[in-house]
Amino acid sequence: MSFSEKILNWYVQNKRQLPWRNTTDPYKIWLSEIMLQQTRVAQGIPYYEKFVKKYPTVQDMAVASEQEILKLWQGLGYYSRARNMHHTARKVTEEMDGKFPQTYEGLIKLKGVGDYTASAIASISFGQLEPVVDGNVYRVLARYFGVDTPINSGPGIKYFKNLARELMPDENIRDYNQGLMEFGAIQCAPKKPYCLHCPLNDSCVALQKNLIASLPAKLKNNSIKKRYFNYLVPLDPKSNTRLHKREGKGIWQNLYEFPLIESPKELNINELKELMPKEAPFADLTEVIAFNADNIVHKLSHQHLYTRFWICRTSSEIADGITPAELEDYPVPVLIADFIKTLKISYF
DNA sequence: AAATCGGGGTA
DNA sequence: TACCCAGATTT
Repeated sequence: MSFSEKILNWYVQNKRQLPWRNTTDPYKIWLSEIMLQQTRVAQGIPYYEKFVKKYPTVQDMAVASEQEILKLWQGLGYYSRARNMHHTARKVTEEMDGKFPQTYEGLIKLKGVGDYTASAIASISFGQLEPVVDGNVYRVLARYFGVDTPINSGPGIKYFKNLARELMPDENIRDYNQGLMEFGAIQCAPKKPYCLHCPLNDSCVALQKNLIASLPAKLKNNSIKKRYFNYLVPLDPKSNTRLHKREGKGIWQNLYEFPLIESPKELNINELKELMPKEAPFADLTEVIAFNADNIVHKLSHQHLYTRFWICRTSSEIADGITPAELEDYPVPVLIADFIKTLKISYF
């Protein structure tokens, strides 16, 4: 039995029932693929359900505001995905008659759609013979064929894509591609794969050479930067406050947060007061107190955010302030959402 | 080619 | 703690 036949047989026996498995609607396949980029299926499912319900078609997504999209995306991370997705929804609706391109070449031109996603939509939605190579596929192929070329190197990316193309069957590409990824996720798992009853265990190079734990090979970059965030949380007599939109480059673009002072090191209250703006809403402070005694460490992939929230009470009303209820309307990072939750329990 | 972009699950 | 997740984009 060929490699692809074994994968297809395994898939028939082991496939999960997932919400995007019973459609070939390119909008829904596209939506699911964008959401699942660097994201576990289990984490993506509730978001997929929310989005399909609120935006049943690409036109529905196109007419929504970016802020609305980001709010629904809140907590899923990698927010550029949401911004690019929204941009593409408008592009498809306004310039492509609401129809997604039906080929890899057309799909990959869309913002937020790279090699993997273009291949996935082309094959799963349109049945085009294109191989998908995601993290799961890298792992399965590296182990089964005993390839130690780093999967995140230029040569590795090219090698595994070519290998995947040679292996794919000339029919059932929809099930084969999804089956190969599913096989990697469930059977050939990163840690403790189930080699004992694996349909490929009679011919897996990594298993024979005891290389399961060391494959796939990956070049790693270990630079984690520390940053110190001081959030100033203005609170007027009505418990109104203020949020700012994060602009420019960097994390959390177009999400909202409290006024922020970033410093090269941790600040005590006196150092903080020196740096605080004197204009509204901080013109007439009655009290500044640290909400959290110890830093909250919010960990992202490449940076750790040492964060303190400072409650800044003012005697006069904040102009254009945000009420506690209105705080819920803004897309915010999880760090801010968690703080707001605690603030509401202890202050409002 | 290397860095950046989130948040959560798993051992 | 370290690694990984149905990767893409920017530098």
